[in-house]
Amino acid sequence: MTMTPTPNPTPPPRIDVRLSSVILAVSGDCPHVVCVDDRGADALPFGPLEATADRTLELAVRRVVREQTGIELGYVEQLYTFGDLGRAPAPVPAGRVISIAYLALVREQDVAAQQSVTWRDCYALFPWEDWRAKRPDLLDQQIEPMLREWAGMNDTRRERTDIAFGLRGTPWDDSRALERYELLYEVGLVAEHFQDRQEPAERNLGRPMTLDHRRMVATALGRLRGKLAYRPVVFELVPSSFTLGRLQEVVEALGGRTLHKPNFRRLVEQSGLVEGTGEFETRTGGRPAELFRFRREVLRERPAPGVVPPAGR
Amino acid sequence: MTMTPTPNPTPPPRIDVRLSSVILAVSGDCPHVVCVDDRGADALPFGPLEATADRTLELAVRRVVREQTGIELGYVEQLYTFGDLGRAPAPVPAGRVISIAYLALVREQDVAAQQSVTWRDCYALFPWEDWRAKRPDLLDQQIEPMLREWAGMNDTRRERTDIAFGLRGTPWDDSRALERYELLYEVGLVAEHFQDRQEPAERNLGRPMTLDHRRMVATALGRLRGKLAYRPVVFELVPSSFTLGRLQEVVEALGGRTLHKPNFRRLVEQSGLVEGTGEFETRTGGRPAELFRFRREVLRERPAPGVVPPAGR
DNA sequence: TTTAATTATACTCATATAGAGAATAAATGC
DNA sequence: GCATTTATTCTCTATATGAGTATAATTAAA
Repeated sequence: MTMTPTPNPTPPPRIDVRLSSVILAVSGDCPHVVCVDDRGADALPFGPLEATADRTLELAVRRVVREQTGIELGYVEQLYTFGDLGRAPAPVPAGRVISIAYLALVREQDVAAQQSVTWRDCYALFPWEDWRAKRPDLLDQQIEPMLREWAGMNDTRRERTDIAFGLRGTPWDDSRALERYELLYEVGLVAEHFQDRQEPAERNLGRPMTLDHRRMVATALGRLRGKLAYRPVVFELVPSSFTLGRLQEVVEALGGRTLHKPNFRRLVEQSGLVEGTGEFETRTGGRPAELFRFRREVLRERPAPGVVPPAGR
Repeated sequence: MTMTPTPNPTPPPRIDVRLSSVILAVSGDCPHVVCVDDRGADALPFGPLEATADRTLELAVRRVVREQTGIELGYVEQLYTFGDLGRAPAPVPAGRVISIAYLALVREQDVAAQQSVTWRDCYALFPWEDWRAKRPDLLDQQIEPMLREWAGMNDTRRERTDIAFGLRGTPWDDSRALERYELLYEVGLVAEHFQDRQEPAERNLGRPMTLDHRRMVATALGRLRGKLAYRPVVFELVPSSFTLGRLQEVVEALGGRTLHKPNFRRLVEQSGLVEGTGEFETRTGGRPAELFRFRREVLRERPAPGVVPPAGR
């Protein structure tokens, strides 16, 4: 409480540490992410890390999210720590912002409707990531031509664009969502490229967010897609009892790709991930589907229980 | 330069942000990690993050490592951000320390001998992780009995110990190195458990390090082991030209497991990861081995080019 | 100079997994 | 009762994996 002069003649520029969360749920057939309002723009829930308040970072994240949105998180994992300079428009806070980003998975139905939070469709943010209906048109029409122009004859750039966007014979890899977003940022196809330079947005693919928040969502999406293959994370997104059809729909929503139904069933059943409950769901139309539950014991049985086959070698 | 009174009546406790690096190489048949001396104890190279000095965190890491050890890093990836309270002995800096940890892979022969750095054998740190010769005795003799006692009839604890250490029929999973170290810390089998409580170490498995640095190495080892299956990271650890025997030796060193030689060869060759150079190495004893090089183009051909088969489902 | 030891490389075979499609089952709406 | 819808089961093929065995090209020893 005393007003002391700083002992330090040149107080160093501040480093702000904040916690940001990508809170994901699948409702219907779309993955959604929680956004809060930041002066009219979409932002992820975030708050400052306090020096002594929480024993672990994860507890701090839970508190920040609870306080800002009222949501009580279940599954939480650390995603990545961002701290580049120049990823914020000019009236930057003096010094540097470090954002420790977390991924949280929730069941949308479990989350009570909250004050001032919006669920935003992930594929509104990244329309080029949803291949379920078909390969998105904007890849051929807008993205590829620009990428090719940008890469030119530069081998490093060509390799990057080929691998990220599956060009020239390279297969499309779901889990490279971050690489794709970063490339679009560099090339100048997303609004944040211009925001950060305080220029009017010439091109504007997908719905933008404040600062580097869309980058964090891209990180989350890529990480989650990769993880589906070797950890039973989908079960964090469905109720305790579900049909295999629903499980598949959720996996497809996350992966942005459709799967062969009989093969999905075979994989999930024979991997020991689920067991039938003997109960059935009577939905409109069609044969009733059996309800299944997640078998936690599978964790003891197999080292890498996933719900999609690992990407081909 | 002016001495101004702090505008803030209660200056908040500080948060220190530092960058730590797990620098890994394989020499002979052992993975080694770079340590610096911290008052007689082993520490990872680390330094403070400066607010405005480096554009990206990765550049900051490279600078910190260069300044502290003289090593010029090649492959670098962000590992994890640590910030728990109470993972440091009592004269803690007022407030909180956030460590952003990075994993760097180097070819030991490329690294000029540096002032005051020590290469430490990873399996001196984690003797329970090396299964190459045989399942380590200390698992049966010391670890399992203590874990069983600690878990007792508690289902959550039993599940954790079973999965981490492959107990009661669960298979041993290489990549759970962090979970194992964390469990040993909780149970009180490693020296850091006692250091952090300022008690004399009753039990002391493996070589300890300062603060939570051994935890960071465990994180690195686990992450790297997992990554071998789907990214061609081993090639960061061998010279540009190598025999398949050497490649296998490096993979085995990292994984802590031996592999079937003909199968390893088949996997690596048919995955398109390498191509023969037509040159041969004449080593002492045995038939001369062909020298191979890494085929960078493989990145364009397959989504997940790894050097060990993914863990069974 | 054969012989043994050593390391590299090639081949074999059973089994598991993945991808794709066809066939059957159990409901609903007309 | 019949078309429609969704669930579930089956089949077939190609490829990947795990575990052996056999052969090749060296060096060191007898």
